[in-house]
Amino acid sequence: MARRSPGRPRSAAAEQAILTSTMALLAEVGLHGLTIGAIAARAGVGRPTVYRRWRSLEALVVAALISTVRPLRDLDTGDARRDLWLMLTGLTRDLRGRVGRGVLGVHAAVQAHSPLAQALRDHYLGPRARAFAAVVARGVASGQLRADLEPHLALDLLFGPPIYHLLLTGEPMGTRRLKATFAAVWRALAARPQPVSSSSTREGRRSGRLGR
Amino acid sequence: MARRSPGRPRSAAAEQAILTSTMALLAEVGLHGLTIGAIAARAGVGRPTVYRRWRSLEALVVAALISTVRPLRDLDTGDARRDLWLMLTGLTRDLRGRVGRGVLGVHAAVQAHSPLAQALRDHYLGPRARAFAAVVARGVASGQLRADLEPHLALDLLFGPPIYHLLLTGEPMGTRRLKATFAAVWRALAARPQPVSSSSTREGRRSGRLGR
Amino acid sequence: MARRSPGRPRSAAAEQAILTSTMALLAEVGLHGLTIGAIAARAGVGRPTVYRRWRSLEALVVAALISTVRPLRDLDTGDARRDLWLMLTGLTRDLRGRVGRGVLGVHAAVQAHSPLAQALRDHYLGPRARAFAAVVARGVASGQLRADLEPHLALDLLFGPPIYHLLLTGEPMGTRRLKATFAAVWRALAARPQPVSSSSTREGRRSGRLGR
Amino acid sequence: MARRSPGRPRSAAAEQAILTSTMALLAEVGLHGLTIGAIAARAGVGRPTVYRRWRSLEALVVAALISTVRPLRDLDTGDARRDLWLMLTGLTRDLRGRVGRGVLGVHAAVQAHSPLAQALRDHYLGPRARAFAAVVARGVASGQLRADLEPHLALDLLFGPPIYHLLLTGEPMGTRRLKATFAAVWRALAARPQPVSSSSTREGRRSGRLGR
DNA sequence: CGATAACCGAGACGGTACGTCTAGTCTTATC
DNA sequence: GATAAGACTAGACGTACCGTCTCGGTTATCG
Repeated sequence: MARRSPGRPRSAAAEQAILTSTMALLAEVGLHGLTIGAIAARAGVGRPTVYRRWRSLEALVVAALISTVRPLRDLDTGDARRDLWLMLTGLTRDLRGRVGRGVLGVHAAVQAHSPLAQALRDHYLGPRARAFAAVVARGVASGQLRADLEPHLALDLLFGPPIYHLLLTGEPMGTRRLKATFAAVWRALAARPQPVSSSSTREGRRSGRLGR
Repeated sequence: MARRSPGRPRSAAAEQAILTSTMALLAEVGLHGLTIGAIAARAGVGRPTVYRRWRSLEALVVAALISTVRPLRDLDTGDARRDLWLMLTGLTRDLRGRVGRGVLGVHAAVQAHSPLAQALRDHYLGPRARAFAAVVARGVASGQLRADLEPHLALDLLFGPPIYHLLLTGEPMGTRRLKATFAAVWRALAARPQPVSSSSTREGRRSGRLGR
Repeated sequence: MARRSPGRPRSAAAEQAILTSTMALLAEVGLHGLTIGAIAARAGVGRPTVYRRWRSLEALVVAALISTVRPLRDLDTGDARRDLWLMLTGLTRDLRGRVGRGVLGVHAAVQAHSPLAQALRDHYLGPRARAFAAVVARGVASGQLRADLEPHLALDLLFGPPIYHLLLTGEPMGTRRLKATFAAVWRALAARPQPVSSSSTREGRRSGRLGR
Repeated sequence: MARRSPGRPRSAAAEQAILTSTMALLAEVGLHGLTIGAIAARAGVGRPTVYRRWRSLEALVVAALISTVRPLRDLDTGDARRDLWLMLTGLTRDLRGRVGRGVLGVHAAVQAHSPLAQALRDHYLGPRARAFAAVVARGVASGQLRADLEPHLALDLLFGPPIYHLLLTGEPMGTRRLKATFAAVWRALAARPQPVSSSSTREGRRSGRLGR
């Protein structure tokens, strides 16, 4: 059975305060301006208390990001096209916040540090990828998506363009352009030769309803 | 008439040496490990000589990247599919080098600094985008690409997936997967099997209007 | 009750090492060549550890000088003339060393900084002045020195000439000239009516032999 | 005959402006805060123009001091005691000004640099010492001063105490104390055996008359 | 009168030291 | 044994000056 280790147990309150102040400061000053001293001070905690839990600033930021993951509900509307559109808008909504911007930087900065990148993939991206895979699997099963479509390819195609756009322009993709991009991606993912007329009608209707 | 500014002119040799040693160190130690002192030392230059030219490390790195831009020849094989494939493999080849990895980090780190991001877009990405736009215009004109295809949308679709993959996995996309991705993207970009004649007229008009 | 301040206490060893290396470097390179970086390096200490204790190089040098004060023993030979001569030779011996030269520079450099000058007076010069005052008091009591002689006047008269000489020539006063100066000063300090013959003989002999 | 060297001659105006701004800045910011850049800027002159004339800041300061020497008139009142008193008060008056304070620092800072110290002695102190020697010689000749009195010894005795006092306290000696010091020094310098009673009366009278 | 030479201002050059900041570790007394 | 506090070594930061150099241009003497 798991025995309690001796001595004073680590304060859960301190841990939470550190993570919270990390995210707050990440939003305020950006990844570049983050310092462990400032994080500890805002959390009302000594610096060594931070180091005791995370080896480096990067590790702390990764942990803080992971701690903010929301489940990314897979809504299962019964329509693969609609499901994918919802995931895409969910992604862009996340990227719009101040924290969201930082996430990209963390990805880029963390590249070399394999364990951290691994943790980020496992706990931050993994769940999203799994939810995404479920959507794709349902779409393939229902015949809406191409039979040979692999989930990771669909993921790259759907999320790649808006992320690339953000990276280059510094701004999240606007709604109009997002719709155009999605329409094009859908052509690459959808099972073949749907009747042209009905397809175009549905697109117009849907995108009109789904825009924010 | 344009007069020379008074005083000793800045040394072009020093400038070049700084840019060169910046790129060399970026490849060796990565963006995170870059130090203005180390750059200056390797360039055989005093630290103030660096600060005199660039306000910050970020600005210097952006300038160094810009100084390495190669024209990105547009080969014009006469086949739009082949042209696009060549651009895609060119991108991944660039990303494979040690410097290429750093570029992504620079993009992410620089996001907030608008002037730097602007410079990076204008001088590093801009030329590539222009070459890309030319390829797309030719493809549209020849009827191989969809008549309503806009160059920036094609750019996001083609380059977004491999970049996204690199960002997530830390590794450039493998050849096999790159081919699969390209095949899917092509489905989104290619003109349908319509009769060539009618479509080409419309397309020619469009691409003329959309080019920048 | 006096409570200890929290946190790690300052290292007494580091403090001592800094003071020691300050005096060593003062002797080696002079006041002008002193560098906080060099002091810290020789003390095996980080630069901030120096700044944490002293606000400036001047403050550090003053502290280092103070830390080297030796009690300046008042020997009390029973003869006021002999006591004063011993103090004078003690002063010149101190000034002869490499450090001694620096002291003058510190005095001059520190003039404007009242707190530092005050500290120097209180802890470096003060003790010497007190010992000096005791000698004068005994001499007055025994009738060897003028009844109305004030200690600070005696101090200026005795130490002023050799210091002035050092300041002007850069060299401590030679023994021969020191003796002549002392003989003259003694005339100004001694109680009058010594038997003219013996006193004048001794003085005459001395000053005659010692004059240059 | 001495030929004029070819090329554009050095600007006398620039030289004078540099010396003037040196003295002004010495008074404003002190020796420690002096920089060649600031001196050149205030003189409206390029930095190399300063270096062309003086090898170092110290050399410049010495030159600037020398350029301000006033002849130090020897008034020759016919009374040696009065002459000496006038020289003493002349010294203290000089030391009272802001520049005067700096002079001491220059002496101390310059110690090691023999050529500069030599120049300072030759051109700044030398003339004063010569005037002083003349006073002493007259006093000896008239029998007021001791027959065996050497000028340099008299100089040390007269100027040493107030200089020493300034060095220690940072303030010039006050009038009352200056009088007491002078009275004592006079005892050391004056020819001997005046009747005690009359001598003391004279001293009292004199010092009363001589006070400022 | 044109050539030559040393000066002039401005300002960049390679360096060095400054004083501050942050990293990551260590040492207290307290809980 | 974890805690808050705060010191520790190490080293990068961006700035200020140093003393030298390189510009374009000016002002003198000399041929």
